[in-house]
Amino acid sequence: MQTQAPKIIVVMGPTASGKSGVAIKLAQKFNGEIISADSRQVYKGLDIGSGKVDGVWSMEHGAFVSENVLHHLIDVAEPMEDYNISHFKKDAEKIIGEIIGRGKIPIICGGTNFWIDSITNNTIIPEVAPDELLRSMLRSKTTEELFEELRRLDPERAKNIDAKNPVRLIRAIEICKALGKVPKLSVVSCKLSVKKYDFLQIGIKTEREELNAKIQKRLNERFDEGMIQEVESLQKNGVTYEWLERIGLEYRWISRFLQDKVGLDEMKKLLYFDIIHFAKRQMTWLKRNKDIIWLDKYEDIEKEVKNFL
RNA sequence: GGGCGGAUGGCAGAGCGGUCAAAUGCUCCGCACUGUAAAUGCGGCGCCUUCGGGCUACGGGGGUUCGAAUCCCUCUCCUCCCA
Repeated sequence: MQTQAPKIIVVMGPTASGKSGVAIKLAQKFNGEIISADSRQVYKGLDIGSGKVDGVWSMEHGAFVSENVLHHLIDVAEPMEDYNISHFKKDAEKIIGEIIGRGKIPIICGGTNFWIDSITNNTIIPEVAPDELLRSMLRSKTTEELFEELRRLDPERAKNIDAKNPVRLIRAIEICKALGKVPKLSVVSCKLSVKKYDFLQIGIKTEREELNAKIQKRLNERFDEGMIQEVESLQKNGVTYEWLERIGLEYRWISRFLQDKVGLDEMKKLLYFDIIHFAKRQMTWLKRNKDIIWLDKYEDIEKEVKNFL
């Protein structure tokens, strides 16, 4: 008699597709807890702009509580702090274990698909922490020089890397300096090895036009809720414009506006375009994942989950 | 009514006799993704193509020229200025 692998529900989809709402309903219905997979919602103070659900952080549960549902991995880092996929993977796996231990269903929900995949594919992340000193040294080199250097260090990795992408090249070199070469992504074949978890991957299907309209609507609401003030106060409390610029989208564009680099209307327009492009990039990523079941109606999603459990 | 300046690809906007199917930016379409991933990067964007090219194009019409988005005439529309 084989014991069944614990079941995990994953809710994916582009920004503004309504993931959070679906995840909350599923959690309520099936006794679940949500693990947020959102690289911006991990930061305290990034609330309106990152689209956090309304709720409060509860000491008692050690998690964020919204509509009586526990949300993990929200507000777990200070702005400017380094919280990346490696932290996420470790934290999420620990929390998954805890949720299962409580006899509840883990529901992973978020827009950071790179992070989600690290759980569902059990990606091996090289144990090499960012080396800011090395990075800043490498940044002064041209992309060609970086590529040459990587080719010297690890010809294998150089074969498939995007030779024009400095961020990727620098990271690859960083790994080489620490480990000698970049380890292969995944070695173990899933079919033969015992699967640790059983995933149901749900994608929220949304037509492009409908999604764009939702994005616009949500953006207006966020401005009404005081998103500009949010960024202003973050900055006043010591969060640098440089960091906010890197965080992207609303934080990037509002920072530019606050620095008078762009007018209000222009900023709103360009931000809207950027969000749309972001949604498209998310879809490009999601399209490759053949395990995703794409549904648009909540009732269908609920049915699918019921079946799965 | 008179005068000035304009009219360029989906938009903005360069070009001002050949090297222009036309810079640049945006939109739009597509793609990648090994510790920044809301980040970062790449490709396409008049039509057809056997990938050599071919065709139609810079408001309409006419002209000058070997050659015109670029010069001239004229028509239409627009900005501004004078009445």
